[in-house]
Amino acid sequence: MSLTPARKFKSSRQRDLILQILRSTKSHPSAAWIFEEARKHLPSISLGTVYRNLAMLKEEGRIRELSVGKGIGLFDGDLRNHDHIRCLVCGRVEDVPPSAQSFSYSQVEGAVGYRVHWHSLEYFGVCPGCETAAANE
Amino acid sequence: MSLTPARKFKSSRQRDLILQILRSTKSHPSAAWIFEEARKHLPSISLGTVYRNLAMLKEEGRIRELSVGKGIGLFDGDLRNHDHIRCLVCGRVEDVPPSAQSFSYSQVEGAVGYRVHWHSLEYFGVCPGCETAAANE
DNA sequence: CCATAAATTAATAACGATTATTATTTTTGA
DNA sequence: TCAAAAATAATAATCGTTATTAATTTATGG
Ligand SMILES: [Mn+2]
Ligand SMILES: [Mn+2]
Ligand SMILES: [Zn+2]
Ligand SMILES: [Zn+2]
Repeated sequence: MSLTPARKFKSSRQRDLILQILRSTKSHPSAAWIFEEARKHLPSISLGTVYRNLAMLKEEGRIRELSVGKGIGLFDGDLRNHDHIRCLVCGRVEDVPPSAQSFSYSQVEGAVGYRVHWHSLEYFGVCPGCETAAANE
Repeated sequence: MSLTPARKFKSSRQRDLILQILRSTKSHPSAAWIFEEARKHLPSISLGTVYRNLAMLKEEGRIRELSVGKGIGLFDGDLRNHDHIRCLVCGRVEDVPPSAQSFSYSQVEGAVGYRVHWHSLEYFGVCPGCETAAANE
């Protein structure tokens, strides 16, 4: 999965807190949101520390960063295999059960010559709330 | 596909050129790269104009913007249905023939309640060049 | 054609998310 | 307990992108 040999990190109160926050939500928060949550418990924490620790946790494979869209970075504490859908109107991101069919990496490898490590499947649509709002407009 | 009613744009030399540049490459260039190409033909063009026209062309559905990764915006003049793969080492993006399997939007809609409009499938791996370089290191 | 209104442009400033810098504090392990 | 290494808070810097505005270009219809 990772392309570089493992690094060993010193533990820190800040990183433990960030991981706990990410694990305790079903949403896919941004660094700014995590920062606001974190300072409720560690008022002196800084935004730079949040970014740095998110990168470390990602490197350790303890969290994931979504590759949905081109906007701000969104993080996911749920390591189970699943896909995502984003609402084109309000931007909300939700989990989607992983697609049943298996992806043929070897077929892709044969077609393009790359060694395939993983894939990302994202859906784009309109959430129930925005669908209703559009109907009532 | 689009969620807002069509707008009508006045034509412009700049937008025609940008579209031509995008159609004449098999790569997936950034706004900055397109800007450099464009100023070879229209030396007075500005980067802001490139960004604005890329947004317009996207809105018209005459080009696509990749949703690969969270980095800078990459554009694609090829409207045919296809997927993409990105090299985890050098960042190169290439086309992948569309996956044979059909995605069941109705199944996703049933699971999450969203109305699904489209999806994006991206692979991540290592390109032949980087694979060779790693072997020789 | 020409006049007029509307859209587009070039130049540049502003913005926002992220990363880098640095002096200080915390962690680790001998 | 102590010194080296790593992490932190504060803050500056970076970078891709968007907004602003006066000047230019385009559409159109008389
Ligand atoms: Mn998720
Ligand atoms: Mn493509
Ligand atoms: Zn919505
Ligand atoms: Zn490569």
